[in-house]
Amino acid sequence: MTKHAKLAPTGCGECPIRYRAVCSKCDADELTELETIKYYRSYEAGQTILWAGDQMGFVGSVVSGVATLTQTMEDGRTQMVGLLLPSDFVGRPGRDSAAYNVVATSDVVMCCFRKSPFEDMMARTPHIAHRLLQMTLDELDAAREWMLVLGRKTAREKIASLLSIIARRDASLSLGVAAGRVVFDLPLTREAMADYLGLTLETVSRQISALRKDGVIVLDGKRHVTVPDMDRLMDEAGDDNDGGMLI
Amino acid sequence: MTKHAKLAPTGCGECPIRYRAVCSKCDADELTELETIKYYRSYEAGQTILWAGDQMGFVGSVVSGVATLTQTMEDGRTQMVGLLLPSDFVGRPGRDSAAYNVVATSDVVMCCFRKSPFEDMMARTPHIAHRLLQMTLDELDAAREWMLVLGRKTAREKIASLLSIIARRDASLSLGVAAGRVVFDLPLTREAMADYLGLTLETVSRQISALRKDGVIVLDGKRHVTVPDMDRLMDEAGDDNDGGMLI
DNA sequence: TCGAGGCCTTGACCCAGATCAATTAGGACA
DNA sequence: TGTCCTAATTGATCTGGGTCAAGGCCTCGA
Repeated sequence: MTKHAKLAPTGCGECPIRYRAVCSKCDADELTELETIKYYRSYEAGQTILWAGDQMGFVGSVVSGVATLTQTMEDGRTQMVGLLLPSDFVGRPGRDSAAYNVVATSDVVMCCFRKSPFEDMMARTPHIAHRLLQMTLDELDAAREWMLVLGRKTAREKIASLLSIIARRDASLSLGVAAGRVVFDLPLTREAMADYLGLTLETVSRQISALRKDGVIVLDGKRHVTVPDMDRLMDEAGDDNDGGMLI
Repeated sequence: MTKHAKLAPTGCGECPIRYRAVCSKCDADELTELETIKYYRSYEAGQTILWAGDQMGFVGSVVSGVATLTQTMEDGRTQMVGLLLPSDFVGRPGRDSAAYNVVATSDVVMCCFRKSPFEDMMARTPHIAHRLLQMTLDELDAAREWMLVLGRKTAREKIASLLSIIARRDASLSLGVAAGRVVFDLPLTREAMADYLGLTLETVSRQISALRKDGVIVLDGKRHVTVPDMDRLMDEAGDDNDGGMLI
């Protein structure tokens, strides 16, 4: 149960998501107030952070790791509806039960705020409310792009789309970029990718193999991916490739 | 070009969406200020309100009629990513070009606010910012439910889901409800439904016929629908039918 | 060193929904 | 009353991705 838990940041000053999370616009006083209602919490890979329908006593931000938001039908069909990366926000002010399952895909550290003090503070603090609006609008855009992927793309295009989303994100965090070449690790199992894309895991596996055979990606093991030519990958994804800049 | 345009409301006092739109929490003074930057505009059925990529000088609310938000790939595949009903908000503060095509599906009246004065006012007026956050969170929830439909439901379930969304909305506006019986007009062509659901129009047509043959719906003409048993329809949609109340 | 259990890959076959192609229904207008 | 036009239906056929099944390849623990 308790492995060596990743160290949580000790305060907002050293926080890795200080300038991207809900609190990014807060001034020193506001941060001080936030510190009084916040606490850190760690989850291991595979652990469920919240079950749909649960009462939730907190809202919060992902500090490190990756989590997923999923929806399930009675017969077990499941669809991922959100991919939570560091700085992403969990929970909805004004709602007290979780709408989706939230599952840690890797080890995750969350910065949690007790719900009702946070709501009070948000009502008084436009910096927080405004940033949350921005983030929610960004999520809505992402959800809409994803709807095009789910509704209209072929299996191969779906995989290429997912890879290019992950590649672009990692590139924006300035990991392995060099002359159009991008290197990253997949943070998802084949099954999770299938749930993301509305496919079966077999189809995911086949299409990844096909992209590898065609030289669009290079695999080292099952998770480590090199994209030799980002433009080629974007082409495969079927996206308007009109020079959408990294970042 | 100019048929007899539907009369726009003359002021916020008589506005049919006064208590549901972005302005719903505004007090009298705030409304007075809004009136100085707003104007009405009408569009005919079929007309494009905004093209993706266009500069947009306004944001605004749908007052009456139905419009769609769609995304298109170079080869013409299109996916609807939003269905705009009266009181829904169009445009994103802080962004100056449209991200999607916005098309009037029926005759539409919009209440438009000049963009930069609206942004200024929003920065000063928590009532507006807060309501916009609420509405955006609702849209995000709707988008996520839609993702489950697109990714994991069968064609028949997709159609049933769409019908029950429309039926529930109309029921909440208290049109023809009586003892589980709901009556409404489809605001979309078969093609628009296909774009909503990630299907072809032929499949839409076939599945509607199938639901009719099976007695799940009764059709009068091509657009007028009666649902004899709402629970039955919800079953067909594959949704958790644990008493989700109308509204 | 071996076995167990996850994860992943690959093959063979099948079917829901796409595609291609008529045909019909319902207005609008002359 | 016919004729044109667009939306919708229906049929025949094809195919991308699902389903079922059999291994392969790790890592971990004994």
